[in-house]
Amino acid sequence: MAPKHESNQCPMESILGQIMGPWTPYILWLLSNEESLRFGQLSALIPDISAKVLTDRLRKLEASGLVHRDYQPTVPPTVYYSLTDRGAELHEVLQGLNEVALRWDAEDRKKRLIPVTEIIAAE
Amino acid sequence: MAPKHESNQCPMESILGQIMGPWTPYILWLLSNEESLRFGQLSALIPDISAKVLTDRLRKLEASGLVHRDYQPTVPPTVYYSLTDRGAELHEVLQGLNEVALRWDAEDRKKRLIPVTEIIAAE
DNA sequence: CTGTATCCGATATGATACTG
DNA sequence: CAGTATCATATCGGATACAG
Repeated sequence: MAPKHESNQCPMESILGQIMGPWTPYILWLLSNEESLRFGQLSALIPDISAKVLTDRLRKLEASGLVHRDYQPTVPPTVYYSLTDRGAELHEVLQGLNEVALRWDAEDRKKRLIPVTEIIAAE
Repeated sequence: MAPKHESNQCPMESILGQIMGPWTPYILWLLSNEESLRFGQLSALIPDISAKVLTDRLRKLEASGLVHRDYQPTVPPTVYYSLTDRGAELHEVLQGLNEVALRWDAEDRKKRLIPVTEIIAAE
């Protein structure tokens, strides 16, 4: 499958292409709080995600080396997901985004404006 | 239009929802280098983007307060786009992502691996 | 010049059912 | 438990034509 666009001299877009899917930053955040999480735990922590999409996200994160998948062929099988070093580093960088998001939100609410984090939802 | 997902306790996803579209980080980067850019200039600097998508991105960035649109009702009209303070701040934060992307890329190439920034393109 | 309107195909997501 | 398969739907991006 070819990407929707290429070669625009913007390396960060490649990274964003990997974290950009819905739920992905949240998955990274959840994994950053635990040594590891099993598929079912992630599924329970993100009630609105379907198994298919959760699988897609995890496979993509695994392919890009951000998440490690530890498959234990027990019966029934148990699978543990954890952040790789890169995954942890990416999560650290994303904290800057989170702080900005929270601060803007607070500013907007103080001014009784629609918070920037809700603008998309309000479209 | 409703968003694809909501309310997952992850503020940064709201921000990412705004910068996540293809081209958007690049647009922010272009605007960060200039006082302002006109629609046609942006269009020329991003040859592969269609007018429709460029308009969509700019409208979204404007709605979220990241970009300022200065419409001059001359004949023909001239429109200048520039970063707001928030847009500039977001761009700063994104530089961290860019640096990580470039470093990982260099590491992967040294090891003769497929660079992480090309994994999506290789799918 | 700076867009808008429209149609269309590609892609992504969601729901459901099913399996090793 | 941890997914996969399938189908239906929704959204997105691209191309073209056109307008104030």
